[in-house]
Amino acid sequence: MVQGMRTHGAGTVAVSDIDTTVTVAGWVQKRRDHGGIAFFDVRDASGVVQVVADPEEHPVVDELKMEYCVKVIGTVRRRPEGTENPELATGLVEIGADHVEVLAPAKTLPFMIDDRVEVDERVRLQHRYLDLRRPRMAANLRARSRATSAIRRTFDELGFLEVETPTLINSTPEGARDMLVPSRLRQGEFYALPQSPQLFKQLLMISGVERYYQIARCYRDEDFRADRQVEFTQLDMEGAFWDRDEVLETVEKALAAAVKEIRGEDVPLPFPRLTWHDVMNRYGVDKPDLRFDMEIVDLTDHLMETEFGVFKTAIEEAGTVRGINVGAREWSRARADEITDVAKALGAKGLVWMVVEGDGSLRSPIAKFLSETEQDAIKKAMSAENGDVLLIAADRWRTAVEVLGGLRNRLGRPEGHDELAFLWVIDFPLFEEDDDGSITFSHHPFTSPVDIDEMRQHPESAISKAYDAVLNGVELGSGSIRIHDPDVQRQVFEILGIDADVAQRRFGWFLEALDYGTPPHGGFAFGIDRLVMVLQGESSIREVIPFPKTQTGVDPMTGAPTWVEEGQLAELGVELSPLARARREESGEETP
RNA sequence: GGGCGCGUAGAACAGUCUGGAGUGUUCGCCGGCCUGUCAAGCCGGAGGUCGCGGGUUCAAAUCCCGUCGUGCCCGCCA
Repeated sequence: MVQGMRTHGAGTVAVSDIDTTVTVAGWVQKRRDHGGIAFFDVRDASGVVQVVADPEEHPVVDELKMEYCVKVIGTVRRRPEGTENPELATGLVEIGADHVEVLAPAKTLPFMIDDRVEVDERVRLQHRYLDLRRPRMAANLRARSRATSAIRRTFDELGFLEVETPTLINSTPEGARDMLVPSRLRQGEFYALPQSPQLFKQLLMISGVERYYQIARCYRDEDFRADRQVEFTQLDMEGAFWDRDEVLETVEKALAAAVKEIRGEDVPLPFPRLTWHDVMNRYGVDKPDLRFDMEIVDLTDHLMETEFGVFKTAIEEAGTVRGINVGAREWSRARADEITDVAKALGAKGLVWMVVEGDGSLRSPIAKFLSETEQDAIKKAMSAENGDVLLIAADRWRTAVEVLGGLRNRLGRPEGHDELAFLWVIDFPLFEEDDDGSITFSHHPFTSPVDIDEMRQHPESAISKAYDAVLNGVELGSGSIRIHDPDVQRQVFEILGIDADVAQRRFGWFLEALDYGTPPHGGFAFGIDRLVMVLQGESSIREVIPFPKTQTGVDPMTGAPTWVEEGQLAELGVELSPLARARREESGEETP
């Protein structure tokens, strides 16, 4: 650390400095004035140290308030016996002040710089520069920086080239909504901000780069969530002449390096690999949280002969009956109704619940419709013990597992992120069906199928070479082996119903590039924000983004987005709609 | 676009269900006291458009409607 006007970082003053004169500078965390003696804590980026002063000798101490920026010259000494503070890294020593100088006073704070105080997030964001002084936020910033540097180091050591790709590109309306930027020089035309460097990194493979990575800002203009902002940061990578396993192993190294750097833990490698079908069957989501079991059990085989109408119908309609054992827990009629409502919100028509009673019998509104044999089979299949609550859904396969997967997450998920459970989900379907029955890609349209003939004959069940990385139930990112054969690429567009003209217009430039000796290639991208969020035990990426936006896309500090002058709009060839003009007038902004 | 929650002093809250004077707590702020504290302590004080608008009522922080802000979620997010 370059100290500048200081000799020491506040948090680095140590027993070895006793009897030496030091200069520290930072912020007054707290003043404790006892009349004849006063203490104040000086905090800088390195930590905190206590300063002791006689207020008569140093009347300036009387002025010090929270978050004043100060410089202190003084002598380091051992704290008197019994007054050491084990909570503080510098708690064995203190600085006896020789000189105290206010570098800059601070107004009364909008909130206290203290991790123990929960402050409304809007107020925090309005004064983010103060919020970032809080130890937790400062730690998050540091962790993020260390994670990215560990990741960079990993890729550098593996011989990857860091290449920057443009952020003003053309819009491709598939997938997420693009963030658009109007062109002044070509009025009426728009750039888009990249949703990812996808096609550029593939072009870099065609360019002979072979090993590429980038820490890239990406933009998707969709609604916000705790784990989604319009702009976010991804580690983006791609390699030529390799297959899936090389990609996964490389990404694992980078993720493990970030974990090691932030938490000092060794992540066992390789990560478990589960197929998409497997995770859907067992956990009902494509990003399962493997920190807990509560697996979905298939009960269909045990109920083939059942007389219970709901189960019978589901099975007859080629559906399935599945259940989860959520363990022993409080179960009341009200609780059952609540959970049933959750299940319905997840798409279920209903939910069957059963509680295992002390005598081994099943308490359930539908118990009387099930034979002894069926009840026993259910208990056995679900390893049900005394007091356990069993939840059962009967529906088409996808709905049944997704409902139970949603309930599993809601009922079983541990708080915090003390333990880490990484996994790979592999063998995703190549396509999926939209609500309107049309077929769409499940990853992106440049993903390679595992088998081209299979893709042509049974597109609905074709497997792709796409894979996701999941950590504690959070989707960190995804990747795939790409299509490097222009014919295959054209066939995929065809299956997707994008006709040749359209494909040519949108992606012609890319399809042409594929025609010049494209090496087999594939890669991955994972969200730095989400990774650091989990590693820091946060539940929102806003806690690891220095200046995030609220759910409505607003930065409460700068006020962005804002109205711009009519002249700026005119230069861009942009006019506000009547609705937008009305909003602008309502906001009190002048409209010429 | 939709569902649910929240909005009371600079901050965090209680009060709202069951209407009755802006009633209270902690922190911060201001003044005073205090020589070993570290979420210091003690005494005193200031500080309020109960988000905003409308309605019901003799009376609204409280009930109703609308609206804005904010959070979580659904849709959306290849």
